[in-house]
Amino acid sequence: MSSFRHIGKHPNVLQLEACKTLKQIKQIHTQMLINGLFKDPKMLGQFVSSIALKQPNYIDYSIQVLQHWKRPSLVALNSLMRAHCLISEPCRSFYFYNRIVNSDHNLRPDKYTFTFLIKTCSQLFVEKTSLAVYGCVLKYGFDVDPYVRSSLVSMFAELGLLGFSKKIFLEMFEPDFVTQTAMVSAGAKLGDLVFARELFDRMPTRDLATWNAMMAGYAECGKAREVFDLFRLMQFAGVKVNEASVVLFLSACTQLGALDHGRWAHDYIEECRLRMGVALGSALVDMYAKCGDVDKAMEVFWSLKEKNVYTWTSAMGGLAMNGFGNECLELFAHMKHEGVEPNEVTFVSLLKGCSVVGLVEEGQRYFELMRKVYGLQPSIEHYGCMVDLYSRAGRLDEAFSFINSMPIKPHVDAWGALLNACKIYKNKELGELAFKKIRELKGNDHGTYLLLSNIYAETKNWSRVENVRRAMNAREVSQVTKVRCCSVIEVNGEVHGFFGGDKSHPRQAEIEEKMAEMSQRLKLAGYVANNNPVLFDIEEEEKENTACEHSEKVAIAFGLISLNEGAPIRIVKNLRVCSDCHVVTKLISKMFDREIIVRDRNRLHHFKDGECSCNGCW
DNA sequence: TTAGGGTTAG
Repeated sequence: MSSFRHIGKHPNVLQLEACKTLKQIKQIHTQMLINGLFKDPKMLGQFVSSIALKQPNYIDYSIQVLQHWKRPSLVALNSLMRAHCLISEPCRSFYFYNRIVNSDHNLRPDKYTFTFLIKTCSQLFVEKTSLAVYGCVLKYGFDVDPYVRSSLVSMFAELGLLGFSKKIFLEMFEPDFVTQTAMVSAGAKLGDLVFARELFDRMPTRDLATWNAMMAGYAECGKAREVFDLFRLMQFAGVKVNEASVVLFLSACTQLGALDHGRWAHDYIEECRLRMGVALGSALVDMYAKCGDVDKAMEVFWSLKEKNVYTWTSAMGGLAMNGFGNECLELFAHMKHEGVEPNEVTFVSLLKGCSVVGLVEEGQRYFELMRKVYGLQPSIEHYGCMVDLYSRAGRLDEAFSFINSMPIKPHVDAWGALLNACKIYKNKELGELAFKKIRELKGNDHGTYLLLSNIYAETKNWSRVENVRRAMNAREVSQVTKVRCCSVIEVNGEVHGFFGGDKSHPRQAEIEEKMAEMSQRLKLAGYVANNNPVLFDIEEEEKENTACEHSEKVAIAFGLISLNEGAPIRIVKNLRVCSDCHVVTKLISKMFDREIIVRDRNRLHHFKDGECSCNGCW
């Protein structure tokens, strides 16, 4: 008998945990009833918590069982709260919390109750309730429990309340490494990377989750190089990486357009036989697509055994970014056929797909579909896509009336899309209006002034160009909001960044020599640099050195001198490609017989044989 | 018999 107690769980409970179907669970339940096991009230608690823990998808059955039980135990109710967090139905866990606090048999919430209740609040993203729960924690005195504190640190991080997380953490006497990891994650994700890194460096014990938390913070804040460094350090420290680490490594590759690093990660996944789950698969598809290798992205996509809405949306977004709008729409049809439910993000990708190939009517249809058929409320992002759709297609009046009919206040990007289109389609009146609206929303933004100036220049309205220029100088616009242009290129597994006007690269002399050759050959080909001093572009005011100054041109020159003959040049740029660079890159692709792939803020441009895949509309 | 930290798409 004593040995039986040591085994812990009753054999029927063990059987219960191994069940695959509801039918099997019911059979075991019946057997337990026949065996009279439920005469012991603890056994009913064990039944409920076992299902909650091991079979959360069949939680409703254990709730049915619970209904016949007048006095459920605290453990059973706690377990049910946990189960509902597990199956992402956190709302229902409040019901069990209420049963505990309003019970007629003197139940009192314990530290377990609060960890589950805190988890519930994290999932529901409810600030007021979370603060109320924190109040209850203090009232019941569970703020001394390390598990409860640890959960609170995470909950406040989830809500974006870093101050609360820090306060709770710093008040702890000796936080253990799990709580420290939660704090590293909170600090890093909410932008306090210095605090997070200091804590990370000071930690006497770290495990895989700690490393991943720090890397996730860097990835979230766009610090891709730091992700690479940490990944290397991690391997150097002998920590075995897992799927999450590689997902983060891949997201860094995607940010930088570092295809070689990404390919290495792909080989590494296969070598280490990491499980290709939905997160890893989606990250891989996203990486290949955003690095400009759509064929490989789709090859990986179709080879994946597990796909979810993230995977499909990544592939659709990748196709759209690379200009394959029709293929994006086809993939959406395929996804529906597979029974995968689209979400808001899927529709962003879909509308972008319509936009890149000018499918205005289809876009309108999908925009309606998302509301009427899928019950999804369009966000500012979808409205922005619609404005972009009309604008790119040259239907500026429709874009304008669409903005005016929006039920939510149009944001800067919506007006920005219209302003950009006004430049392409040389519409001065609407351009002025869009400019005015952007100024109201954003203040004196450098790029916006440049676009307006360009619209005047395109319509040969030189006096107005001068006015804009004067206004810019008077208001010191360029000093405040000018974003420094940067282009990144990966060569032999090393990532090189070039800033506009920066001449600090160790191979600067060779780069300049190649750029001189580029200029020479461009001239011979009949290209005249766009030296019009009044025509600005998005990144530089000074046009004298247009053909040489912009960062992507420097990156292209570097690519030409350092990559193998015939290897494609892949560049990622933080701003949009200006029209002059676009012309130059087309010519270079032909003259040097090189495929050049440039990812700008908006999309990918595949330059080959003097043509670009965007067909001049971006 | 129930606890806390780390992963993907805009």
